[in-house]
Amino acid sequence: MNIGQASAASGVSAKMLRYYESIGLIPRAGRTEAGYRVYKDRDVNTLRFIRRARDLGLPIERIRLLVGLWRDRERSSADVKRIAEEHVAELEAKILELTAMRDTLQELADACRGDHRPECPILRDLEGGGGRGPGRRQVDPHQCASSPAA
Amino acid sequence: MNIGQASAASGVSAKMLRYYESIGLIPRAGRTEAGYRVYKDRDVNTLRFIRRARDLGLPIERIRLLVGLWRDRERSSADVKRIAEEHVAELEAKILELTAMRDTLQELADACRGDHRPECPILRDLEGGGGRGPGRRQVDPHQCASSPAA
DNA sequence: GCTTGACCTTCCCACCATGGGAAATCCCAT
DNA sequence: ATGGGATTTCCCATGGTGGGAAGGTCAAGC
Repeated sequence: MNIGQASAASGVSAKMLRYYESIGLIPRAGRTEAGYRVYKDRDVNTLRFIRRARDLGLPIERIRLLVGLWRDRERSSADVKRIAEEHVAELEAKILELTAMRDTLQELADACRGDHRPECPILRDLEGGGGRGPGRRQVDPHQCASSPAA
Repeated sequence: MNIGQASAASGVSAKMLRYYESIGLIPRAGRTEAGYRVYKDRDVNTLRFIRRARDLGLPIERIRLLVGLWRDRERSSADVKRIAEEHVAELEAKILELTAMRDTLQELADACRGDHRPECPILRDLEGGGGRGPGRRQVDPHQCASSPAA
């Protein structure tokens, strides 16, 4: 199997196959006389494993550990579980961060009329911000056009 | 005000100040005879605006648009709102993506005993995966150590 | 005035994972 | 033999940030 076939069979792009090899995530593939990489079914299994792990958002370094454990018949599932849970915690943190951003921005957008006039709570908040959530900052509602000080 | 003071006053690192200038997000700062950048209060206002926008996860290019609108007294709030909503949609998409990853991985971790033995549903899933959610793949529970084909 | 330390300048490198593209070579089918 | 597709290596870009080197500048203390 050459790189194109291994790519199609594993769902990992040829570009990434070369990259993974270059960083040592996968061993150096065998070569034909002409220098073409040669893959075996076994390699494709590994690549599929890697691709699924990437689909779960796992960073390369963690995948490196998982592949090592996968190959290790003496592993303890506790090690695998720990890696998974670390990643769950990071995903969770990221989710909370993004959710907070989304909520704040959604509230601001909801408060914005979205018409032809310039008055805009979103800009007012970015300009003056400090607090959080609705009422993140008290602003005189009659204050006009929220533009930078000239 | 030199770059260090502007940085402290705005919450934007000196490094980023230079970067924002280099990409034209902020205009080229004035210079002293020795070449030191000089900032005014007005510049700090802009920088604070930018930092708050970054805190909401807005990418530079969108911030560029927002700063333009902020300065434009003829703007319509609809333009601002549209930009905000686009970003909310992107945040939402990312949140859903990460949440799906987290849920899948959490389920797998929950199913893993996490003991000294090698048997591990997480590795089994990565190895064999295909479906989604619990029972993403039917695997004989008596199957043993889920290791790569040798 | 001179030293010292804190600050500033520009420039390059690194991250992380991925894609794009160029130039050269190779394989296979016609 | 020729042409088109696949492959090779190498460099560049992304986005936003930090690190650090090499050198110039400023201000305070002596």
